[in-house]
Amino acid sequence: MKNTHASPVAARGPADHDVRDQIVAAATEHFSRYGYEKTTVSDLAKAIGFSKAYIYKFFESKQAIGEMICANCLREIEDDVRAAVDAAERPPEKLRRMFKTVVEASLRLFFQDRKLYEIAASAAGERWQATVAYEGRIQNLLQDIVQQGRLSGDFERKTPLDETAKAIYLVMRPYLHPLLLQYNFDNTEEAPAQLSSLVLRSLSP
Amino acid sequence: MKNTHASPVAARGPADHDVRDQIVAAATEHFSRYGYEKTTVSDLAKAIGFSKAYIYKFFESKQAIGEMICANCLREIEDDVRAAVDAAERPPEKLRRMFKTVVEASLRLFFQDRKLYEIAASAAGERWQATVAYEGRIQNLLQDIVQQGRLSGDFERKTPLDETAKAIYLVMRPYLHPLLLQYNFDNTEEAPAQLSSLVLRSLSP
DNA sequence: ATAGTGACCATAATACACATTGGTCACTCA
DNA sequence: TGAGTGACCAATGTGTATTATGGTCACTAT
Repeated sequence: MKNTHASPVAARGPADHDVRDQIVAAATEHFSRYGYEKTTVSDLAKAIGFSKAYIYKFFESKQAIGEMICANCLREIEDDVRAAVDAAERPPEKLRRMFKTVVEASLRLFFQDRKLYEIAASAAGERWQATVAYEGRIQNLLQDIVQQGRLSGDFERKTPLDETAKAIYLVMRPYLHPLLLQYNFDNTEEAPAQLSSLVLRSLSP
Repeated sequence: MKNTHASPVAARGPADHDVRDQIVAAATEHFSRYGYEKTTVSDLAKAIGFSKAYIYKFFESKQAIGEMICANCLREIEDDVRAAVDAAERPPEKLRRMFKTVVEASLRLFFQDRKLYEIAASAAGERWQATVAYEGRIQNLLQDIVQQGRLSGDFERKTPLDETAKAIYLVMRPYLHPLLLQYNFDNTEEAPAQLSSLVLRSLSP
C-alpha cells in the first residue's frame, strides 16, 4: 500500500506510556528485520500482545510509526555527527569531520540496516516531517560552524552568513539526503574530502 | 519491458544510410510524443514503412535507438552550454554561465519534452553510454574553464587541476544529472547562483 | 471513565491467465 | 548478393478477480 502524500504527522493518545514504547520497540525490530512495507500493523499488534485497534490509540497511522523509527535513525546519525564536530578543535576541521562523518554514518545505516534505510529513503522522497526536520537541524549545525569560524578568524566574513551556510548545505545535500546518497555511491570515497577542501577554500578569509 | 543492465551499445549495419536517418527521425517523433516505453519497435517500423526485422539491421536493440535520441538531447544541452560559455568573456563569468545554462537547458528539456526527459533520466539511471559520455564531456569543459582561469590569473593555481575540476563537477552534478535534477527542483532557482559564487570564492587566488 | 477489542469497509497489493513486445533467423525476391 | 520480411520464441507487461491491509467505530469489561 502506497503512501504518496506529504505528511503532517501527529502523535496521539498519552505521550508517555509504556505501550507506546513497546510499539516503538516492536516496530524497530520488525521494520529492520522485514522492512517497513512488509510489516503489517497487525504484526506489531501481535508482537506486543494487543489488538491492532489499540495501536491506533497511540499512533495516527502506520506512517507515524515509521516516522518515529526514521527519526530515531536520523537522530543517531546526527548524534554521531555532533560528536565528531565537537571532537574537532577548530572550525575548518569541524567542517571536514562533519562532512566525513555524515557520509560514513549514512552509509553505515545503508549497509548495516538496509531495511531501515529504506524507510529513511522513502521518508525523504515523500518529505516526511522527520527528514525535513533533520535537514533543518543539519543546516543549523552547519551555520553554527561557519559562524564559529568567522568569530575565530578562520573564515571570511564578507558573504552573508545564511547564504554561505545554505550554499555549503547544497554542496553536502547529495550525500546526506538518504534518497540522493544512493546515486552518489561512486563518489562517497573521495567526495567528502574533495568537497570539504573546496568549501574550505571558499571560506578562506 | 525493463532494461536494467549497464550497456555496451554498438550501432550496426551501414553507418551512413538513409533508412538509419528515417529510423532516428521516426523515433524522435514517437518517443517525444508517446514516450520511450509506449513506443514499440513495430511502431517505428510501421512509421517508416519497413518491417520490424529491418530495423534490427541498423540498431542492435531498442535501447540503442533510445541512446541515439538521448545523445541528441544531451548534445543540444551541451551546445547551449558551450555557446553560453563561449559568449562570456572571462573564466569566472564562463563558469557562472555554464552552471546557469546547464540547469536552464535541462529544465527546459524536462518541461518541454517531458517524454524525452524520461529517456534521459532512465539513461542516466542505467548508465547508458550516452550519459556517461555526456558527463565526461561536461567535466572536460569544466576543466578547460578552470585551466583558462588559471592562465588568465583569475583562479588560484595551487590545487591540482584535475582535483579542482572534479570537485566543481561534484558540486554541479546534482543539477546536470537528469536523474538527480528531479530531486533538486526546489533549489533550481537559487542554487546555480549560490553555488557558482561558492565555487568562485574557492577559486580565488 | 479507562483500557481494550472484534467486526467491518474502502483501498491497495497480489496472483495468475493472457496478450504484447523485443529480438532472431531462415527465407524470398530482385 | 543484398535489401527486406513473416513467422516464431522467450520474456515482459497488462487486465482482472481475489486477498490482504490500513484504518475506524461502536462496543464490552473493568
